[in-house]
Amino acid sequence: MKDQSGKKRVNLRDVAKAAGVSVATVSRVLNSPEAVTEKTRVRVQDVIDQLNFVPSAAARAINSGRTRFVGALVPTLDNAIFARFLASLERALGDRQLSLVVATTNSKPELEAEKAKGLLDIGAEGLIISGVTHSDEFTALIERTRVPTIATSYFDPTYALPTIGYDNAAAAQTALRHLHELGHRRVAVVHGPTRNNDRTQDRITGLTSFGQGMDLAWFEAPIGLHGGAEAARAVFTDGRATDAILCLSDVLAMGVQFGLQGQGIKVPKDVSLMGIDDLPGSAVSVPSLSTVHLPVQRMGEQAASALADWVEHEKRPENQLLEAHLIVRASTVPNERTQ
Amino acid sequence: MKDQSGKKRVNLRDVAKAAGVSVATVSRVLNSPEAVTEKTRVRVQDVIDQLNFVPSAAARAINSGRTRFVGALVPTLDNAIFARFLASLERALGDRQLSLVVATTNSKPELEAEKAKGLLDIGAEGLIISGVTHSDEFTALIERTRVPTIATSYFDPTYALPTIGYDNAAAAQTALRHLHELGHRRVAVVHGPTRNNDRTQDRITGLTSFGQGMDLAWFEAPIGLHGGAEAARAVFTDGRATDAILCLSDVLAMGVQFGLQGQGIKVPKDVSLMGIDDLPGSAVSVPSLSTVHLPVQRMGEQAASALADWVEHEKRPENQLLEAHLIVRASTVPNERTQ
DNA sequence: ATGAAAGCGCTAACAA
DNA sequence: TTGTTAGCGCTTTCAT
Repeated sequence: MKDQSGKKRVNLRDVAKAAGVSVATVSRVLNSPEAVTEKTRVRVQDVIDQLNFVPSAAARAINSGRTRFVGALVPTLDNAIFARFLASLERALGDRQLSLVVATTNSKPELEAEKAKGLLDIGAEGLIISGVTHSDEFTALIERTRVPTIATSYFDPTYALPTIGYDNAAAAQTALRHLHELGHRRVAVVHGPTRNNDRTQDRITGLTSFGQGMDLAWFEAPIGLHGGAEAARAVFTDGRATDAILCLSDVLAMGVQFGLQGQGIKVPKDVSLMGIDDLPGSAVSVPSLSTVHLPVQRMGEQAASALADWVEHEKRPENQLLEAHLIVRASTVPNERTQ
Repeated sequence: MKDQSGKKRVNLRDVAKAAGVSVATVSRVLNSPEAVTEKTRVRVQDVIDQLNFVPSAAARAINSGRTRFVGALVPTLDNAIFARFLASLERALGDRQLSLVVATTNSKPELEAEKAKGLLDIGAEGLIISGVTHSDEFTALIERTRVPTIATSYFDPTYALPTIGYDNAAAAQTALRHLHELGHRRVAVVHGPTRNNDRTQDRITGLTSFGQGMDLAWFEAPIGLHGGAEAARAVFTDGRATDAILCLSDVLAMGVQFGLQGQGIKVPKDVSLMGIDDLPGSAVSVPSLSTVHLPVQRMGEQAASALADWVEHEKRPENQLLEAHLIVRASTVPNERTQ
């Protein structure tokens, strides 16, 4: 005996009827079982199982005002760093019975605003976004709807929304300091597009204000192995001497590594190379990549629990600064000239 | 002015009142504008814009039975091949006004069943899954609920559910044939876990039945650069001669490449290397990776439109075989011994 | 072309 | 503890 084929979905009333109780009682065993006698609770639960009853989320939402899902707006899924963040976020939200709807923005503010509106229209109870630079339209939307929204990958206690992330400028400086300590002075910095990307901008600012007599040259490239490989070529075609290459993301660094290999330039013998992110693959590449670890996994967990609290208990979360730390591997060595 | 701050969301009744019409009329301008006089339609629409009214998705769902979202169950987000698929899927679904809820299963059938149930409970109108091997519980769930479900990354017209994907066995054979034609006979095959992964199993079967006097040795490794690097070590520690290494996924191949570099073994001079997937990075690695292109982007588009049609017009889609094709790059060269 | 009114499946007062 | 009942915001007959 399965359930009635051909007929429509079982509802509360069906269960109530079959169990010989009122709909309210059924609703109770669902939402506050402690308010129901052990005896009836068991009986009703039996019927529920029997009939394979599943409460309609829509009907629930319409009454409780809760849809139990939140949206995440990320620039892309094509960068492993976001994929890792989302995986962790999804897991942590799931623990709190929240679903995750993912939307990608391609780092386009208009697209972000549009997708955010779409998410809100379909009932997202909260939003996770990247960084603090957004279109006016988007900002107005968040302000107007007052939807719980957390900005990630960025830390800025002065921002209008709570931020949970790391200090991008400091992370970049950590990397540069490492190179400085190794005696490198002439550093090529390879970074992704700065337009609409405050994380990258911040890292650049951090580098610029580092001082210490560093001689920096800048190269912008599209994020991805390909972009990195191109950049590697650019670095060594303008004929300038370079002690080290600092990539503002690990994918870029791996791309640069490939680009250098293609030119017969050896890392770390001819040039030191480092990244920022610490992707799983970075430890495996040859040579293994020195980098700055960005705690995206923890960021996912923290953002999930903060957003859940906000959504459920109206508890606006505190800003959270997550520590990024240096990871020294094989791609960076002391500068021989300065030994 | 903006909308009323402090008060709750604007609803149909508010609009009706403000426009001096009935709620039915407002509903009409929303859902069948042609059934309303130009004049009233304009007036109502004005009020809607003015009040910034957005129909409640939940209330809509409760009436129409449509939630306008579907779920995708993927093994992981950590493999770029799935991230690419999802990105394409999300885009294509968005074009059809459908949202995407992503759930990861870690290739665990129990988790898949659990998450699928969760998705259905919250109202998913359709499901995208990977492969055709699933737990009985999952299968029963799909059968019972009759929820439109499409299996991807796999092609099998005999399967109970429509499949949209490629022929994994053939793809693997395409790769092996390429190696064979280059004169390689002793081939080490590096693959991911076969447990609960029919795509991998199929590829292995394809290889096994290839014949042609190929001498195959098998190495299982966890998917990822790290797994590949480990496998590279294993391949050359058992002292057996190897002409080429065939990896059943590109990440594994790149990992192997790193592993070989670590051992001072040169690709393609000492050994040819090839993958399957064709990730964006595969063209950039040094040497660039010969592989078999898997059309995941098109798969995302096709799956999206097929699922949308099924969900909206009850049109069960046909099975679709997408072509995988060989991409020859620098990592494979003729076997010198057999020249 | 428009409106009145009956639900959709559920939750939450309020009563008993 | 349990039941009755009034909505939630919308769609959809059925009248007019």
